[in-house]
Amino acid sequence: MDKNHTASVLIDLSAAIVSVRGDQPVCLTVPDVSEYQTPGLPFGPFYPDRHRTMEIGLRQWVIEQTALDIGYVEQLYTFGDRGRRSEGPEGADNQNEEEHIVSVGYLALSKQCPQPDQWSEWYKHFPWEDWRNGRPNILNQQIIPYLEAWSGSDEFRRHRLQQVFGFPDKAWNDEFVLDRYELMYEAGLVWEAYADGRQKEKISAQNGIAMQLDHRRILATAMSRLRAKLKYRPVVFELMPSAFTLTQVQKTTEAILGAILHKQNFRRQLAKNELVEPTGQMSKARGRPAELFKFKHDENQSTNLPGLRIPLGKSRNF
Amino acid sequence: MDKNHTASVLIDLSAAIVSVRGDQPVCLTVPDVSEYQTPGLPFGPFYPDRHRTMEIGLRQWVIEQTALDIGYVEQLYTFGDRGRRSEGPEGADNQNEEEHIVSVGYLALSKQCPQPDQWSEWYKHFPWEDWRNGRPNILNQQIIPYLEAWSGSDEFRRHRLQQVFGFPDKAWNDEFVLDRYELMYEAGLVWEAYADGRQKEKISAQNGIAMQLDHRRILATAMSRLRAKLKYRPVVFELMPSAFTLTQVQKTTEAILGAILHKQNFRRQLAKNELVEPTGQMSKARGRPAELFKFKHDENQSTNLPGLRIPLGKSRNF
DNA sequence: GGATTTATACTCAATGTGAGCATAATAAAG
DNA sequence: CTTTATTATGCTCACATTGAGTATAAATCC
Repeated sequence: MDKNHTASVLIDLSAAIVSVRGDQPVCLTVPDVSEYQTPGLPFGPFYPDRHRTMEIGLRQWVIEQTALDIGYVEQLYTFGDRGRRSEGPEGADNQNEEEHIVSVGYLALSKQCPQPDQWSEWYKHFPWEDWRNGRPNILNQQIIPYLEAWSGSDEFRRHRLQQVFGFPDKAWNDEFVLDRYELMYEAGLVWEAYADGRQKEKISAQNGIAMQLDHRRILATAMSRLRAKLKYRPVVFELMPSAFTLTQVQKTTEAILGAILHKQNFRRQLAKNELVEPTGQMSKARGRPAELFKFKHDENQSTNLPGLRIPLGKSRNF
Repeated sequence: MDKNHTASVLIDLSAAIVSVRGDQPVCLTVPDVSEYQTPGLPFGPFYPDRHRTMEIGLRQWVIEQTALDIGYVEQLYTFGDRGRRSEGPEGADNQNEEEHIVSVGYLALSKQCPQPDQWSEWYKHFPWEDWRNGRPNILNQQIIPYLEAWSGSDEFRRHRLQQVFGFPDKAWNDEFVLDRYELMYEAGLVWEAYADGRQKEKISAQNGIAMQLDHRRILATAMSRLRAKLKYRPVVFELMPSAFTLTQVQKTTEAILGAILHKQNFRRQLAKNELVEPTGQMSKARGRPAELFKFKHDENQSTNLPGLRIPLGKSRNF
């Protein structure tokens, strides 16, 4: 059947497997293979014969290939336009018979991250997203000037610039990671735009480390989703060990949000929502020892729990 | 290649195309074909050769087949386990060569809904989700007693019952449409569970009108997503005509949420967020005439706008 | 022992929210 | 033409939440 032939595709499951190492959110990557030395997200094919659902299929190859214990898994988005890669200037189309691929992106959270060299820090790929030490320099020094030139007098472009980058007079919104990346892609400000043939010349500035195919876009989607979810579901605890101090929870939250939070108010929220309970033990470190807590609903699904409202503060406009 | 053969699938794009008729949210359905007379959602294949992205493909066949103007489109979820249908007791497997289908669900919003017979009211499929006239009788008379018996002394089941149905002593959460449907499915309380072979006997009670395959699940996903989105993005206006009264906005919101809102507080939110602006004209109906408004950001994307916080009230526990 | 570091308790003003009363402007009823 | 029903809109007020800070406690480092 001709119809069936043109409609048949392969399914790739790509995963942004996220963990936190120290005070840096990290993401599992696979070694670079192309001439451009860009890392990529782990992915594997979905075999509908073997696995009843895609999530089962995903968990299967993650266990097989990484031996990781991923608890929380969430589907992000399905991209049907990965064909981009064949439009790029990098050479001939290598796929036989123009086999199409649909990629389903997943977000997974892992408490541990062994083998440090395989985990890549979020903010090396997105340096403009980490505001913990104030407004990142790269914004004023590179990104914003370029984007302003790009938008020119185009009313729509200027409006988007204001919406997603908060330039010139709106607040920065930490959830717009994907929107910002896509705007930069459109403006030819990231390497992937060059690889996909959207712009002819390789950009001079290094706006974060690029990734293979649309993997940086998937990571951006994961970051957006995780930052948003953190605010209404207690997913942080999927990244915490079984016992932790309240400061550790806060540091992990801050790492993901890329922003500093008010300590006392953060703890007030944790207390009000009754998400943690004391273990009785104390941590030993520098300074006054902190009480060790554990997540109250560890046995249950963390889905549909009250969630932790994050005290974001008012003056987020630097 | 054997590997490629088992991994190759067909992509179906299924759409929950939602509109509001009077005070009822409705959803475009296609006539029933099976012996069970169950309606289904419109769907069509995705041809990766023809359409660059899946959203383009979706818009294409919606335009071709329904001549509808859908503005807002959002991807919901990708289901790889539609194969359920072949497990059912309804007879032999009809698909030649066991061709697998992955279905990508979409939510679309339409301002108009012509041809009334093709649009099906949400709450005929989900009668327990409409709380505008108080707690629906079907809950206490059928669903809850059955679910309580089903959970028995199983701690996990009782916990889920409390979480998603608020029984016995938690508040009803209007966003848990999908969770409630899935719980009822698992408990064998909806017709689809019978069709899929999860339970042997056809259920006696009619817990809402069933749909084909997993379409009611997709509709539940759409309802959950829309109810949630309404609270932080101004998507209601995708369902409103170009000029409207504030009461019309409220009635539409209430229809989707399945709950009654406090009038004055609802308007306070609209005013504060500056989402509407007066047209100068007045509506003529019974009672005092209301001012006609229009959406302030009609030309722009309604994505990433401040959004309208909905005054939900406190005593939502009947 | 004093400086440093971290934890935790408590306060307070500003804002947001739920709930309600009061009043205005129209059409329909008598 | 007055009353009544109906819808729209203005306003208040108590209460909860939040942002931002001060004060104090308990440990380590030197």
